[in-house]
Amino acid sequence: MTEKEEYIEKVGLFYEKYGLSKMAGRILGYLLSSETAYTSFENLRDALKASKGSISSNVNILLTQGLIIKHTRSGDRKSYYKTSISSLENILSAKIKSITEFKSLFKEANDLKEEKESESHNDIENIIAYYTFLESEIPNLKKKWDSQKQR
Amino acid sequence: MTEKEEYIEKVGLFYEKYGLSKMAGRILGYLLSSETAYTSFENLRDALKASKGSISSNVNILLTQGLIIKHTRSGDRKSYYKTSISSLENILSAKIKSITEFKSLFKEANDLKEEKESESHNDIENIIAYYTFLESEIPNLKKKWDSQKQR
DNA sequence: CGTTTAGTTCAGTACTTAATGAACTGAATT
DNA sequence: AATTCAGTTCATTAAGTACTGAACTAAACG
Repeated sequence: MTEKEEYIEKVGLFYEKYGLSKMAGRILGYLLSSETAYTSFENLRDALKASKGSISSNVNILLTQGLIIKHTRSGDRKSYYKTSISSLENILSAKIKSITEFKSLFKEANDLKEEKESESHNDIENIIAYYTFLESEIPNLKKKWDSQKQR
Repeated sequence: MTEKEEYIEKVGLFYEKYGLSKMAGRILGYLLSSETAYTSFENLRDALKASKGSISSNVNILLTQGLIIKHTRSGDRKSYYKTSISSLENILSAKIKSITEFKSLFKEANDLKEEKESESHNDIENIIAYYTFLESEIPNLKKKWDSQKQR
């Protein structure tokens, strides 16, 4: 197993751990470590030794998630793919989205409670406030980074 | 299905989506929406209509992840559980940890590349720098929140 | 316009993961 | 010391998910 193949497998397992399919992770790993700008469908199939069906469905999962970009040109029936740099930059924003979901679950729990002055009610109220604060602060971080990079 | 049961199921599905088991999510949902401070094992079993084995293993998963706390007292063989407020407050930090993992995968991809001056190499270099910046900034947010709360 | 080629869809299968239920451990009760 | 009860462990079963391969669709080629 080459170093690159080991790397691809590692990204596969990383992805699997986070609830996505291993094959989707492998594709991402291949594209991340690829020297060439664009990689063809056929290329992925050969490199990852997977069926057309599996490549097809997993490429489409990655496209839906915005993690990769598809490129085509007229006069060529093949499709080419590469990682989407901007989406990789926005992974944190995606994480924040899950915090928003968490926050609304907490809110809902508190709304269900009869006793609004209980200790647990107040504790959760506190966490909701903290997450609201975080949500308002995260965009500022991105701004700070962009201006810092400008210079 | 009562409102509370619907809520518990929703947390279960949320958890499943994020790669944990549905039952673990249900337990967390039950504890989050519980009026009482502590909930017994038996109570969970009755409310969630699950086997002892399933409750046992899922409670232990949540304990390992630090999302819930176990409480016992001598002279009582039962165990009681409640959500861990501090760990819920630290969910963002946990998310950041996954960003660190992502960053090291990017680093590794770039290290594997022969051509260090390519466009994709520079793009990923950029993202690594951004994530490094984020990691250094996140702790400041927590500090800012704590001092803001103090007043 | 028939053939070739690229990618999709989907049924079948293999694999993985979670839940059950029963046997077991160990602590509390009598 | 024997019994009862709370929770764990683990083999079996059930459910869910991903991969393959073959049939299909659609676009390019000659």
